[in-house]
Amino acid sequence: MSASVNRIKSDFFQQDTVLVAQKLLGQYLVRQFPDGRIQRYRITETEAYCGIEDKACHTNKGRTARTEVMFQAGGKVYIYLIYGMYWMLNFVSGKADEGTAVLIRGIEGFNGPGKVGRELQLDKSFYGEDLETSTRLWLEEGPVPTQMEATPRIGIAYAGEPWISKPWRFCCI
DNA sequence: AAGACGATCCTG
DNA sequence: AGGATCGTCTTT
Repeated sequence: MSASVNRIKSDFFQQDTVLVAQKLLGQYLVRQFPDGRIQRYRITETEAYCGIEDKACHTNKGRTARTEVMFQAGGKVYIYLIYGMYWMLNFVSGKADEGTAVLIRGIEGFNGPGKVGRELQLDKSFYGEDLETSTRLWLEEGPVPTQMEATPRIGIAYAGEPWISKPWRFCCI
């Protein structure tokens, strides 16, 4: 019952993006809702978006208002609305100016990035949230999963080869 | 100013 | 297979 919790700090996110995506599996994504309720969800599925060279990565199109936070050092939230309906939760990774991030595609009980955003009641106000200091969204160390698998990423056919084939989606088995 | 479209999900 | 639904980026 230590009062200080094993919150994951910024330096964790500032590692190589693929490594961060892998190591996020099994960790607790913690949300404090507006009513004060705190809920912990283990991360079950992630995808690495590897910077300006990666045609599937949003920073490939350049530095814009939307992608600005992705060019900061790892440890911030990158969130955006897709299909007018779903908030996609990402954690900025790597060093400043790399333009990399990890998409959270699944948490225990909720598979699919749209469902993650909905369950956690996320919105644009989380853009740029600092995961090391936030009181409403952060990560805590969880048990390392026994097995994981790597597959190509979902929904990025437009990116073409070789990006479409990179095994940068990671799931707990 | 207008148009195109997306790292999705649900229904039929 | 197709519709929901809107912010962002591109084109005019």
